[in-house]
Amino acid sequence: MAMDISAEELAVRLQDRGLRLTRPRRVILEVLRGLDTHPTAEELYFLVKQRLPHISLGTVYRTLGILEDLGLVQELTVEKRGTRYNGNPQPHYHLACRRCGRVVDLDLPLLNELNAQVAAQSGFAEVTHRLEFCGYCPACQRENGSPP
Amino acid sequence: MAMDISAEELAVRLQDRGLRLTRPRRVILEVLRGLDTHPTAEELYFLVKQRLPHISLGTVYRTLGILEDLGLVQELTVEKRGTRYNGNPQPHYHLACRRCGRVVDLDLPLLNELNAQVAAQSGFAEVTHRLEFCGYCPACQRENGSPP
DNA sequence: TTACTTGCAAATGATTTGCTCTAAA
DNA sequence: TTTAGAGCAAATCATTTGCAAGTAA
Repeated sequence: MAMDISAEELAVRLQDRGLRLTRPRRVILEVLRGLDTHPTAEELYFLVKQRLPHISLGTVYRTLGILEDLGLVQELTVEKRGTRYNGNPQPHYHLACRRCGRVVDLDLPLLNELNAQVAAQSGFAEVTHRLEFCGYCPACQRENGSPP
Repeated sequence: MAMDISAEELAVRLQDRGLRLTRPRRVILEVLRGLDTHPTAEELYFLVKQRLPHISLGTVYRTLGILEDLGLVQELTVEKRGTRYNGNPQPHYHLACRRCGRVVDLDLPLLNELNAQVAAQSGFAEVTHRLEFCGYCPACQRENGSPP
């Protein structure tokens, strides 16, 4: 199943860098992969805590940093509202609600040809991009006025 | 000249909201408009300080927040490296260096048709987007290894 | 056994806020 | 004058880091 593949992937990629597969690392990735939301480090911390009651927030931050380096999770910076983490490793774009901060994944073709275009016109190398949409989600369009 | 237009714009827009046109507000906008870089609040603070030695960092932050509300400057969040401010009020995309953090404006057609497409498929309203590129700038491609 | 990791707490860095005095209108 | 705004410093918030104890390999 998907979860096993993740754990295997994780073990291999950690070993490649001389890092160990520990319980917190495995559980953090599993929990994040099991979500279709995009939690902050703190939100994820509380979720993981249900399985590992002694986990610390520092470990969550450290682990997320490693998982990002390994390409297993993506960070996304939803304007001002802090960093959120995405367990979906396929590249895709996001749509965030300006009012409540909720983030959803979008199904949109990737604009990868732009990277080469930008590299050519700027002289920058290894160009990638991030495309983020924001608007007001259906719920917030109704509840306009009341707090998030 | 352009600077006068900005000051006029500023006065009008502030008055519309019952806000006053003060020396710090005028100077902060002038300095930012006069740059083709994208300074952090602190960098801008030091620049403004050359003209207004008693200015405080808090005032710079407060003023930038107001100018953003007024649509006179844009905030941009270059992943992790903090918020930068852009005095160029025309919508455009950015390219940042992963290593030194430098940001340049790009001359690329706007992808505004995507907003409607995303709104239609998601039910979100007033959809806008932000497209940011990153890569390694020419200088950092050479100096690879040494600190930024 | 031998590092790498963790949990904890303290440190950091960016941004915000409270308060008193100053200065637009 | 009157009241919004500035300057200053303390507070806040997210994230990082140092260190002693725990645990993969």
